[in-house]
Amino acid sequence: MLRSRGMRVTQPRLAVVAVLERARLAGDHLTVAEVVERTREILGRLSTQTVYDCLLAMSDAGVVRRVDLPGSPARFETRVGDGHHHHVCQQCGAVHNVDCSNPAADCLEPQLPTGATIDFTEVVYWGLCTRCARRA
Amino acid sequence: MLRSRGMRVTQPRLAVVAVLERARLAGDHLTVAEVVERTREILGRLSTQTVYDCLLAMSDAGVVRRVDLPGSPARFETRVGDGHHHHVCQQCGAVHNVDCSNPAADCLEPQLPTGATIDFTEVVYWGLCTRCARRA
DNA sequence: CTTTTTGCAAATGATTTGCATTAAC
DNA sequence: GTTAATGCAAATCATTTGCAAAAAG
Repeated sequence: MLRSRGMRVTQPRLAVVAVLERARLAGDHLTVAEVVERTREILGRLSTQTVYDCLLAMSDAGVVRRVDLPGSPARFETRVGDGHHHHVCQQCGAVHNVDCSNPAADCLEPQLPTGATIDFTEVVYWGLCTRCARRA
Repeated sequence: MLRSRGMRVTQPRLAVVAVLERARLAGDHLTVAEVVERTREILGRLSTQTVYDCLLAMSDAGVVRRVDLPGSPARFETRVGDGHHHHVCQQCGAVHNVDCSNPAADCLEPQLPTGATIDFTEVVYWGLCTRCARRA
């Protein structure tokens, strides 16, 4: 996965990918701090900056996707290329994946400035997660 | 506009609103630093923290809308309540308003977790602005 | 005259940068 | 052996916090 993209295969990179893959199964979107924490459980020692480097390199290579949500540091996930969106709980901050029947978001019929182009569309749904909605 | 929302009317607040209203006509989305700069042209002296305070208070009161876009500090605009979206140029970073025929984004048919709710939807279109697209 | 807002300083927190050391190829 | 990745320290940038002084109602 890394080598095929012309990236050197290093212990930190392998471990970071492993951590993100494991989080993917749980539906988690990890912050850099969380990735550092979990990767250290695998490797022992590891610098925060190396994790930044890994995530940056892998974002550029399209191996991971960076998700920026206001109010929290950047999060990373290995689900890439499927154009899925995110639901953020306004109460507890939980982030969940949202699949769309119409992932292109073309149905929104955006009235763009003449000549402007769209590469991709990011949609964030703000509301309450299952748990917080139940309590409200 | 401020008093009707139970907010005290102060010189800094009036000036900040004036700056944002002027920017609105030009379609600009100003960062805090830009608001500070332009408000100082009106008031002379003004602290950065006061502008933060003003913008926070007005965001809470629903007078202004805060727009968070990855890669740049928070931006503010007085267009609120109309659920419009934004187009961000990947080349030059320019932000433009995008009206939608279907502003609710309901047509996306999001597959939410059971019981989760949506308060509002934010859509960001990433691509090239008119000028950058022409040059490409 | 009471409460909110302002201004200043300092703290915080995420992220970036520079450079020597180390590891991958 | 070259080149790229790592580790560490320091810098940067946006934003928040605490508190005394000033202004609004």
